[in-house]
Amino acid sequence: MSRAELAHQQNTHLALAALKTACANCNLREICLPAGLTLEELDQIESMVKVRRKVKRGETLYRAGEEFDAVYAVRAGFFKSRVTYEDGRDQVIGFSMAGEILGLDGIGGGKHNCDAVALEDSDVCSIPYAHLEELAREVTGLQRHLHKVMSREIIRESGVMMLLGVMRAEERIAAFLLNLSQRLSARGYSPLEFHLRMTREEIGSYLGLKLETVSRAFSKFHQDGLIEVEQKFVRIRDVAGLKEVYAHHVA
Amino acid sequence: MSRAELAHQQNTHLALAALKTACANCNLREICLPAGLTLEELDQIESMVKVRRKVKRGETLYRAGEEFDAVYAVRAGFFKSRVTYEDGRDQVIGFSMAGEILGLDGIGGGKHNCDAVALEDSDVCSIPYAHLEELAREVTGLQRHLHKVMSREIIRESGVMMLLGVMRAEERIAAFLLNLSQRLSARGYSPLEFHLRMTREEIGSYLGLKLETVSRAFSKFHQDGLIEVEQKFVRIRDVAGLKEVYAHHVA
DNA sequence: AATATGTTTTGATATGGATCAAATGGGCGT
DNA sequence: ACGCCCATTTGATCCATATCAAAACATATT
Repeated sequence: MSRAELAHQQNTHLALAALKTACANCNLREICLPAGLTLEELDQIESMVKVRRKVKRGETLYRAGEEFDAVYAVRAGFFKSRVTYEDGRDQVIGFSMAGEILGLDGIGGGKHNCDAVALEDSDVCSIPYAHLEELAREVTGLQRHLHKVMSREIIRESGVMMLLGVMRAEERIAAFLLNLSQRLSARGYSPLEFHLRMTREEIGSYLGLKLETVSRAFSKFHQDGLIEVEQKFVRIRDVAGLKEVYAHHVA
Repeated sequence: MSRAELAHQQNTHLALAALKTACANCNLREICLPAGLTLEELDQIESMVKVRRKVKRGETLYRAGEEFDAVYAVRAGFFKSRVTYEDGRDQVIGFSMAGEILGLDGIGGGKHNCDAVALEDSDVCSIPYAHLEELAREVTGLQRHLHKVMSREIIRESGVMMLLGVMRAEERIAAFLLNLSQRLSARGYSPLEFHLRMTREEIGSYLGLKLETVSRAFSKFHQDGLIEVEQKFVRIRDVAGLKEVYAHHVA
């Protein structure tokens, strides 16, 4: 390597170190951004991600009713999204992990529609919507990606409607575990062993069940040799068996 | 009016007659399209709406798995969206009426994710997605509108998750009737008297209930003087009372 | 380390809505 | 107009999950 090349590499290295928040260097890029962007486009996108923000466990990233001006990419950590009713009843409507986008529901009405609560100390990139809108007009790949992300959220929710509308308790919980497993796997974590970030009650709220029902299902799955559970730790011992819990249903 | 003006008006009139499908002349414009478009922009949008299509009652506009290439604006009629599971169980995940957009869930994966079935003879405008994407880049108002429509669909679905996850049977049905009422009202129809386009079974499927439960709730509401029902015809007699069915819940 | 607080498990019992069943009523095709 | 099929209503019974309760356990606080 020539001295010039070496110097260049060192500069680049320094620049990258300074920019460690930047998209080009982010290991979540493949999940969070469209593939096939040019370096120049990546540059533009980086310039859009103005702020990184830390949210401590238990704190909210945003609350229902607050003015919407940005969507958020989860860089690290774990969130639940929670809707509260007029009468005080609430429901968890989703869990978000690294690489996923939060806050899309705010676009429609200009204000957030749910609370996003960190279930562990978390780290997000804040993406001002006005900027995102503008850039989506210039970078076709980004426009399409944004549409995809929104569309996938619509599909995700219709999947949850299915859970809630037609599945019985154990089916819902098996589906929930397999879904977590699959998402962790896509992020390079073990699909078979993981820590739940949420309580039984939060799982229950998401699945339209009471916490006792969740607990009993876990115990049942354990008895049947499908999983091991110890508090928040889960090991899946029999993926196929877990799938059968809901696929083998006799309609 | 001068002869020239008259001639011009007649030409315009002819053009409009020929173009009676066009957006500028569509009485659903306010629901379907963003407000404040210039005439020129409206022109561009009209050019995008290539095909109108009639769908007879019972027929599908699209089916899950089919290639996605367009979204649809319902011009007249009524649709249900239905997802079918591997094991044959299915669920209605939404009902769509005039002015509403169908098929947004297809953007994410390039293929449709549910079946759209006409519940009465219907009429839709087909909007090729490639064209929509392109035009959204040029017409800012359209881009924002598209985002809004998608975002509102996300919010709508999280409302249904709430129905399914936390409400009891009668609450779901009261909420369902009030939602229909409100949407019909926004379209200039009576909010207090309407014909249901779907069966009790389809309502039940949407609400995660059995048809018998829907029927019983209707009878109960009738007894309590909240509604009148006769087959598909519904008259709401006590809006406040219907709201209380779910708002008055003691948490 | 001790105490307080929140989470999870497990058991006993209650209940809302599902299921099964049967009768009635409408709408559609011939 | 007739007959058949499908949708709806209503009743009786059952069962999955909620509710109530209490103990075990984990985590945070002093």
